[in-house]
Amino acid sequence: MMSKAEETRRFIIEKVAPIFNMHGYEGTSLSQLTEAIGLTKGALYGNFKNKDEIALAALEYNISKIKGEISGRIGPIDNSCDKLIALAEFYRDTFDRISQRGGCPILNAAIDTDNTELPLRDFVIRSIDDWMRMIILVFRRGIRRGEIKEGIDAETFATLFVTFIEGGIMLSKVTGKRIHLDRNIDYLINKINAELRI
Amino acid sequence: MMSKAEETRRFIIEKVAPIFNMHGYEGTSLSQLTEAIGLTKGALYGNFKNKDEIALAALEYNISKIKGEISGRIGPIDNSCDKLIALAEFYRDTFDRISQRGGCPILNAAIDTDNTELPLRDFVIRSIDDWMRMIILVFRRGIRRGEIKEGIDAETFATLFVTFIEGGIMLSKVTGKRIHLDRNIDYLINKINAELRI
DNA sequence: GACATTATATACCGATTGGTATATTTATGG
DNA sequence: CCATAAATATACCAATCGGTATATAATGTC
Repeated sequence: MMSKAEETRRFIIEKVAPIFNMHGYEGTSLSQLTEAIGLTKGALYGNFKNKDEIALAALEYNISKIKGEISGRIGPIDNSCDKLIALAEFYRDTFDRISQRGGCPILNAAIDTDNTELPLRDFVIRSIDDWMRMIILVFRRGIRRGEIKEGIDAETFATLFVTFIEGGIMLSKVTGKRIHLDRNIDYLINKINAELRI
Repeated sequence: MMSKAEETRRFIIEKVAPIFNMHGYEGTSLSQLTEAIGLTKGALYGNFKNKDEIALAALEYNISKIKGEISGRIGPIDNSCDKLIALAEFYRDTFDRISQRGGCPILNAAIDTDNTELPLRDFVIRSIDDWMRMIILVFRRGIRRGEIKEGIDAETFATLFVTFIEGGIMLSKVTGKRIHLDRNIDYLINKINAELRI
C-alpha cells in the first residue's frame, strides 16, 4: 500500500510534469506549481527538497511514461524491422498528445538545460544515451537474426533515427504543421523497408 | 554615420545576443545583461522599450549573422548540388563556434518560445519558414537547370535538410559528441551526390 | 564655450522569486 | 477515543525580478 506521502508525491509529479515540460526549469515558478496542484508550498517542500528535485522528478516521470508506452507497443513485435517501424509510428500516433503536453520532454529538457549546470542535464544526457542504446540493440538483434542487412552500422542508424524523430517533432510543433514529422517518419519507414529489411 | 544611440544599441545587442541564446528568454535576467554590457539599466531602457524588444533584437542578430555567413559561402557557388553541400558543410565547420555561443539560435528559440505567446515566437516561425524556402528555391533551381533529378519533391527535401542539421546540432550539443552532427551531414551529402545529382 | 539635447547612472517601485520556520490540520497506531 | 506522528497551511524571509522617474553626465550645435 502507498503511504500518504508517496501518494501526494505522485499526485504532485503528475500535475507538475506537463508544466515543467511546457515552460522549462527557469520558466516554471513555484506559484505555478501550487496553483496547478491545489496545494501550498508546505506540501511541495514536505515532499521534495527543492525546485531541482521537483523538476527532476517531473522529467523522470515524463520520460518514463513515454518509455513505458513504447515498450508496450514494440515489445510484443517479433521482427526487428517491424519493431523499428512501430517505434517510428508511435511518434506519429502520439504527436498530438505529446504536443499538448508541451512536446518531447527529452528534446525540451535537452535545449533547456543545454547551457546550464543543472542536475537535470546529466539525466537528459543519460536518457538520450538510453534511447539510442535501445535502438542499437534492436538493430543489432535484427542483424544477428538475419532480419536486417549489414550495411549501415548500428550507431549511425540510431543517430539518424533519433534525429528524424526529434527534428520532426521540433519542426512540426513550432510551425504547427504535422507534415514535417510525417515526412520524416515516412522517409524513415521507407528506408527501413527498402534498404534494411531482408 | 552611426549616431551614439545606434552605436550603443548595436553594442548592447552584440553583447547580450549569446546570453539570450544560452539561457533563453525567461532564463535571462536584466542583471545578467547589465553585467555583460558593463552599463546600467538606464542604458538598456534608453535604447529598448522592454525585455521583449531586447530579446527580439538579440534573436534577429543571432539569426541574421548566421544567414549572412551562409550567403557569403554558398552565394558564389554555381552548381545547385554544390550549393546544398556547402550549406551542410557550413554547419560542420561552424559547429564549435555556434556551440560556444549556445547552439543554433533558431532551434533554441523554437523550443524556448514553443509554449508561450511571446512576440519572439512569430519571429522564430518566420525564420524557419525563410530558411526552408531558401532551400526549396535552391532545389527547384537545380531541377530547372538540370542539376538535380526530379524524384523527391522540394518541400520534402527541405524538411529532411533542416531536420538533419537541427537534429544533429541538438544531439551533438547536448551529448558533447560531434559525431552525431557529422554522421548526419555525411549522410546528407552522400544522399545529394548519390541520389540527386545528375 | 555656453546651451540645449541626448544618453547613461542612480535610486527607487511593487511584485514575485525560491525557500524556511512554525502553526495547524489530518492521518495512524494503540 | 486518545495520543503521537506525519502532512499540509500560514506567515514570513531576503533577494531578485522587470520596470520607471529622476538626476547626472556626455554629446552635439551654434
